Amino acid sequence: MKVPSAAISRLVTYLRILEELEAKGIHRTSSEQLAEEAQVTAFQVRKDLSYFGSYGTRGVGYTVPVLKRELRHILGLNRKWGLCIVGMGRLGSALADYPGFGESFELRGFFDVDPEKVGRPVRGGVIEPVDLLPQRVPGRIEIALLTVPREAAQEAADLLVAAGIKGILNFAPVVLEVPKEVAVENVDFLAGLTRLSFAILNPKWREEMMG
Amino acid sequence: MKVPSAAISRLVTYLRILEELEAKGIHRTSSEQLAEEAQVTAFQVRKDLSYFGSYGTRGVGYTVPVLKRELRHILGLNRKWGLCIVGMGRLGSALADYPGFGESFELRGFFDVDPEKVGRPVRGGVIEPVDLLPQRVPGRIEIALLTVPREAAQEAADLLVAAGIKGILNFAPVVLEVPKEVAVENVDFLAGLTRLSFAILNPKWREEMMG
DNA sequence: CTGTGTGAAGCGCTTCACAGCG
DNA sequence: CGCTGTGAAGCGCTTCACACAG
Repeated sequence: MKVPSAAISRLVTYLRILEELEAKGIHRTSSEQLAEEAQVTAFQVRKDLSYFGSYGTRGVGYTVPVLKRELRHILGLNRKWGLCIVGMGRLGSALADYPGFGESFELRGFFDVDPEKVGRPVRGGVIEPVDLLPQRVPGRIEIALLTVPREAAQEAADLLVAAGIKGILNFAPVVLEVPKEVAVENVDFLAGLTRLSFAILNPKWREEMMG
Repeated sequence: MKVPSAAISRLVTYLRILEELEAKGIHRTSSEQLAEEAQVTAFQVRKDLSYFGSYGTRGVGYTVPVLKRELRHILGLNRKWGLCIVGMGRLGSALADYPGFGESFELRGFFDVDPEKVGRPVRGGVIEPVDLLPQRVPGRIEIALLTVPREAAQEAADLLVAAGIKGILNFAPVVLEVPKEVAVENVDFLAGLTRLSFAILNPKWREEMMG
């Protein structure tokens, strides 16, 4: 069966909702309730889950902790993943301070080319030169947060790929070229801003979009 | 004609590529070249553009400055948009320092509920209490960067909507409820991280995704 | 009788082949 | 003759209706 990749990102949302329900002490839920919280249809929720298995009880619904565990399993969040930050400028430093990576992700490396920055302590470690990537990545770090300037992004990505990285969260406004085994997700702020097209798009075309 | 919203985000990429070409002194380009840089097909490039008009010359290609101007026009980037940051924690402060908003976006407001933070100067202004949103937004601020904790996000969004905001870049891991006229784009880090599903997804399902 | 799980229909985005214009 | 612009085909995601299990 072919799984739509959009379904995966919705799974993440469902998982978050389940965690909120659990925190509220709610033990049982339904596709209807999950749908409302996630702002999708109940059909969509059930279909998304059905790609991976049957986790509910007909006539009853879903047990919150059970579905939560299954989703964590599916999403690969039942283990710890190592992260590193490449580029310790403003954004990289802010991310190093970010407390919200959760229990499935751990910052394990901080890299920069600038000798001025190398050696500086950051929360959870010390900034190291990018030359050390090949020693630091294998077996320890799976995902990189790439927060270097646009011009340096492709070169840094090449280093990461050579070091054996599995995925890159790219904050730079470029389309990176990497082997297809390496996953890249673009999270550029400006791209995000302009994805707010409904708000800023030339009015001449706005209604055609909305239609 | 109905415009796929995915086409819009690609337009942003094409625009960035055109700016790079212009910086390199290249005056003429083709759907082929744009496609290669954007990592899509030339068919896709031409179709995306065709939703909005005809900007090239058959048998020749596209003139870089012309297409650039047209794309800026379509995307509504030929004017200045006012931004504000709501929630001046680590992420909000990092964004306030972010130099890359370009000429179409200008930070015009910084808000927080914490009286400790109110009054503190930041690059380009001073932190104000959220109560002032209704006075500050109308006619000056169209888009908000929402960087408050998850629990506070919906309430802050309600304030912004009441103040007349047009779009919200939501950095909190929640699905916001807003009127449909207000555009919301979710840019939560963890959502981004887990969108790297190809890298972390349970191997049991990975190949079904890739297929 | 209730709410899940799913094959099939519907629909929108992408791909394509080629018409059209310079 | 070259490259754009586009109607139509192809394909994948979403929606739906209903069978089915509890």
